[in-house]
Amino acid sequence: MIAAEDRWGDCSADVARELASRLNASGLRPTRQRVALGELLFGKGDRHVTAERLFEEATAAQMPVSLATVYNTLHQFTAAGLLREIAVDGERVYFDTNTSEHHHFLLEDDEELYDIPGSNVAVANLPAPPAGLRVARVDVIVRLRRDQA
Amino acid sequence: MIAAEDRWGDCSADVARELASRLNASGLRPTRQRVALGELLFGKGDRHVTAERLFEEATAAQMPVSLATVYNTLHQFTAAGLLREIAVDGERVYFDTNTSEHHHFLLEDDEELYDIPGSNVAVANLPAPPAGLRVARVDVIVRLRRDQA
DNA sequence: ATTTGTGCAAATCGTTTGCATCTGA
DNA sequence: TCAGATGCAAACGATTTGCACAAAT
Repeated sequence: MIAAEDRWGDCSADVARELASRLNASGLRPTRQRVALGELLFGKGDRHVTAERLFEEATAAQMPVSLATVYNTLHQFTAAGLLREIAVDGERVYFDTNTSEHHHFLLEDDEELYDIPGSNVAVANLPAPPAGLRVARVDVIVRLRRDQA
Repeated sequence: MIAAEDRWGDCSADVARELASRLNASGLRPTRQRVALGELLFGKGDRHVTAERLFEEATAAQMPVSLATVYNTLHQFTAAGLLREIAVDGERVYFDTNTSEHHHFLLEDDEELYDIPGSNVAVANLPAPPAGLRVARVDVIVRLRRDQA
């Protein structure tokens, strides 16, 4: 169900190569900042980042990028199918490096998102959409709270 | 599954009475603006409103309320269990007058929310939450797009 | 009389945009 | 070369906040 070939490995050379070809395919030049951000995003497994956090990471990693470019890049990557956008609350938007069909745990206390493991979660008894409409996507967010005990 | 007695009827006298008692129960004074907003919200079946839209409605209906009060009221009602908050995209927050367990269709084209009818929609194969955490709520949003045909 | 709520306008926060400057093919 | 990218700072839209005034109990 989850396409393994759709993810990024751990080898950063592979990451860079794959990224460059994906960017080219979308008509996006593999510029310094796009490649740098791509490495942060895809360099170490699945991630859920906000623009602000990615910006901090880039800055900390001596990759000078402007916040505007981080936003641009995240949106361009999303349009290119490299990222998936997730709105969890009215505040911030998360970008998920795992673009395959899957759902999320939201840790309400620290506003952190996690993929739901063993991704065979399914939505049952979904009525057919009204005429003229098709299902674009189904988002399931399981909100978790600390056990008060 | 859906508790019918948990909703508001059509009779505005009942609505007002019920609202007043619910407000009292939450330690909220039934002020002019809270009652007025409550009537708009609960007067005609289940609704999904944004603060901005409710503000416009109140203004149009000759109920002078400030936007700040609309926000305050929506949050207080939510805390009192009269409303449920739904974040659908990173932009706006919707408040749902139906507080029972149910899920939503999101019409992406016009950013409108609808309850999924025949609400026996269920999420299957959900793994147990990590230790120390409990499921606070499960949100399912089915994104619908116009059929391109 | 005291407490609680309201309204306004200014402040905040995440995000976007305009525009001059740079850069990669 | 020159379309396309970047960076900065100003603009934005939704939401919140501070504080003086008004209304409920």
